[in-house]
Amino acid sequence: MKLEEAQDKFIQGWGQLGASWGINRTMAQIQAVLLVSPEALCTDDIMERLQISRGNANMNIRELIAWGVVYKSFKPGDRKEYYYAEKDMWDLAKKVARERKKRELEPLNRILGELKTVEGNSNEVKEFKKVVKSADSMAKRADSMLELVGKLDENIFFKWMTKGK
Amino acid sequence: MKLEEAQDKFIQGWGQLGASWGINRTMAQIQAVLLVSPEALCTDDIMERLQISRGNANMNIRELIAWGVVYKSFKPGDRKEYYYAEKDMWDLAKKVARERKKRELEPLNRILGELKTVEGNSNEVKEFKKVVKSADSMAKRADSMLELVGKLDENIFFKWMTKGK
DNA sequence: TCAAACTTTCAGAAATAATTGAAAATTAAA
DNA sequence: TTTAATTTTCAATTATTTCTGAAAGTTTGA
Repeated sequence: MKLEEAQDKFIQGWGQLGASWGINRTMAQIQAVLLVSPEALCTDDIMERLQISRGNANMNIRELIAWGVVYKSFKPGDRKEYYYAEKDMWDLAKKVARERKKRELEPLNRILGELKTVEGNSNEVKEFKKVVKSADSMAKRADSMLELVGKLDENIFFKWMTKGK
Repeated sequence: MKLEEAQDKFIQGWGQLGASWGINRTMAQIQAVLLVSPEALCTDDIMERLQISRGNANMNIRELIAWGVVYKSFKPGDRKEYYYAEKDMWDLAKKVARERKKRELEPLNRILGELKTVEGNSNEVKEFKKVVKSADSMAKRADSMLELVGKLDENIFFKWMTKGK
C-alpha cells in the first residue's frame, strides 16, 4: 500500500472511531492528519488535506487544543500558527478519558445528588432510591477507575496484568 | 421532591448522559424509564411515559435488548411483550463497555492491521508506521483494560484500590 | 498609524440522524 | 383456517448537528 493511501485510510478510520465516541468526525480527522504528519501544520494545510472550510478547521482545531491533545507552535519569521498532535497515544486516551469524565460524570453526579431528597416511603420510592444509589455508586466507581488508570499507568504490576497477546 | 418529578429528572439526566456517549437519547431514556419502574412495562406504557411513537419505541427497545441491558418478559394470559432493565449498574457498565469494544475497537484493529503493509522507507513512512504501531498498542491496551474490568470486578484487591470516599 | 497577514465568529445552507405513522408482517387463540 | 392483537418495517417528515464563507476582529511590522 502507498503511503498517501494508507494515511487516508487511517484518517478515515480515526474519524469513524471519533464519530462513534460522540466526537465530531472532522475533529477526529484533523487530529489524525496531525498525528501522521512529521511536522506541525498550519490551518491552510489542514483545510487542503481534508477539503474543509476555514471556519470549520478553525473551530475544530480550537476544540482539540481545549481537549489538550493538540498544541500550537510558531515558526520564526512566520506569523501563522502551526499545530501538532500529542503522539503518545496512551496519554491521548488518558486525556480524553479525563475530559469526558469532567463533561459527563460530573453533571450526572450533580443530578443524582439532588435526587436523594425525594420524599415518601412507598414501594416505588424505595425502588427509585435504590436505582439512584446504584447509579451513584457506579458513577463513583467509574470515576475512581479513571483515576486509577492515570495513577497505575507506570506501575509494573499493572503492566503485567494488562500485557498479553 | 416528589417521586414523579425526581423520576423525570433522572430520565432526562440519563438521556443526556447517553447522548454524550453517542447513544440515541430516546434509547437511554427508555432504559431509564425501565430502571425506575418496579414492574416490567409494555410498549404502550413507554410510548405514553415518553410521548413517543410506536415505531420509535419499538426500534429503541430492540436496540436495548441487542445491547443486553433490557430483557423481555411475558405475563400469563397476555399476548403483549413486557420489558425490564438490568438493574445492576456495574453490570450495565460492563455490558456497554463490551458492546462498544466490539463495535468500535474491532473495526479500528482491522484497519490498523491493513496499514502495516505500507511500502517505503522515507521519513514520512517511518513516522506513519510509528503512529500506526502506537495506535495499535493503545487499542490493545484499552482492550485488555476492559477485559480486566470484567475479571477483576470481584477481586478484593481491586475493590480496595478503587474504593474511596 | 496604517495595512497586510492571519484568526475568529456566526447566520444561513447542507448534511446527518431521529421520529412518525400507517401499512405490512407476524403471532396465537378460536 | 380466520381474525384480532401485537410487533416490525420504512418512506416521508422533522429535528439536530455540522459546515461554509464572508465579514469582523486581532496582531504585527513598517
